[in-house]
Amino acid sequence: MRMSELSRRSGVSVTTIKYYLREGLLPTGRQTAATQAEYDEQHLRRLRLIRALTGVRGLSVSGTREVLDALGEHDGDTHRLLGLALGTIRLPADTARDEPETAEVDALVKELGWQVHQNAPARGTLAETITSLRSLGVPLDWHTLLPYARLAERTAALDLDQLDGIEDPLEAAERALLLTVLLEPALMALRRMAQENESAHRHAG
Amino acid sequence: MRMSELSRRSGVSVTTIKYYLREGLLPTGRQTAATQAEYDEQHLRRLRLIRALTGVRGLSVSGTREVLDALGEHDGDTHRLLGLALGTIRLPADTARDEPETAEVDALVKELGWQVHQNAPARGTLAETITSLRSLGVPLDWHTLLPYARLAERTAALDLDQLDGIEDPLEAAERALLLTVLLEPALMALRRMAQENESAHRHAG
DNA sequence: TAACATGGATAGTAGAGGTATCCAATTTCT
DNA sequence: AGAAATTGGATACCTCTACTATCCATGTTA
Repeated sequence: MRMSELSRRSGVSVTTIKYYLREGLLPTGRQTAATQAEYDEQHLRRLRLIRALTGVRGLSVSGTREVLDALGEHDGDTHRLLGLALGTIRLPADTARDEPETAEVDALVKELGWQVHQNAPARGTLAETITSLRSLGVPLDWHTLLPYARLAERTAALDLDQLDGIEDPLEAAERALLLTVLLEPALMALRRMAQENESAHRHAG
Repeated sequence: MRMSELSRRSGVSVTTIKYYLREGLLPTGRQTAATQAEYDEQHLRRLRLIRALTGVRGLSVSGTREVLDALGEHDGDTHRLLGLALGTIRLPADTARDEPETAEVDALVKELGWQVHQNAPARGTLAETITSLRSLGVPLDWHTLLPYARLAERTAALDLDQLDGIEDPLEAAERALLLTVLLEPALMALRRMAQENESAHRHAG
């Protein structure tokens, strides 16, 4: 299909598609002539993925590129994709270095008995959150986070269950990415609703 | 204290503090003369809160203002703050209207037996996530989300436990806000780490 | 009282995420 | 076949956000 058809079927304007091509989010089409190119269903799928990551999840264009690159470089080992490639997704928090609370995070991970890469960005996010909340007077330490971590364990188990039965490793990798990244706003939305409900129940009694 | 001291103690530049004053994120100081004003610990605390919301959580300035306004208007009823004020925090997803999947969300909430306001933005976020994932070929429905929702219930219970024993309602409200909003990146980080760990275990066997 | 600091107002800046325009090559219509 | 429309690529421009810099009249301090 041509770019205009790609635009029509994806709902993304031609100029924006050109922008994504420039930014390396979308691979170039197959050139059929000097000024003509052909796109296929893969491009359409990729475009929908881009819109989901930037729109629903609110990822930046550069963040989206990192995710998509990780998906492309993935070597057939879904475990590595989950552990490393998804680790490249920077949460908004992930700019600070030399967080003083890394010891706290180490203690938590040790207590949980988790195997987590030492350089995982998630560690930094966690450390920074602890620092922030403490500076605001919330007495948070790894003991407080432990029950949350146990629930996260069970959430992760659900996530991986969704990947069972997918035989194509590339498809499994993409599914893993979709579930990990796109489900985040949904899980937080569920938490909000659960808080409202729980709060109503506690105040009713 | 003067603005320069506020700046020094908060680590936020004087010009940025002026910007926050202009944007209505920070209340003005007590005027002591025509060109002189006095700030106190409340201002410092507010400033730290602003930096936590914009920095750690990645909230926009207008989003932060909405949150802070909700905190200010809160009438002593923490339940309402949790249910309504926190509902004003727009997740990045929250722009679309007329989502076709609201019926799906209604079914989920009904099955859970939750009391959730019909206009809660979280409903829209959830609906949009379902729509997005389906358009990408992930067969997601409310049955899939049910176990996630059960875990969200328990997370919410932990959240509300943290508020027990705080007698000052304003402090409880602020604590609720901090835990709900600032813990989000941390919970997602825990999920990432748990996924890595779970994936390692499943592939080892 | 001279030097410096302060608060408020206004204008400017950098980066993100697009959008508009131009152009030559190519396709479609008749 | 030839005119008209479309296409892909390059470049310039635009809008919004979150600051940042400068100016200035008024205060404070040595």
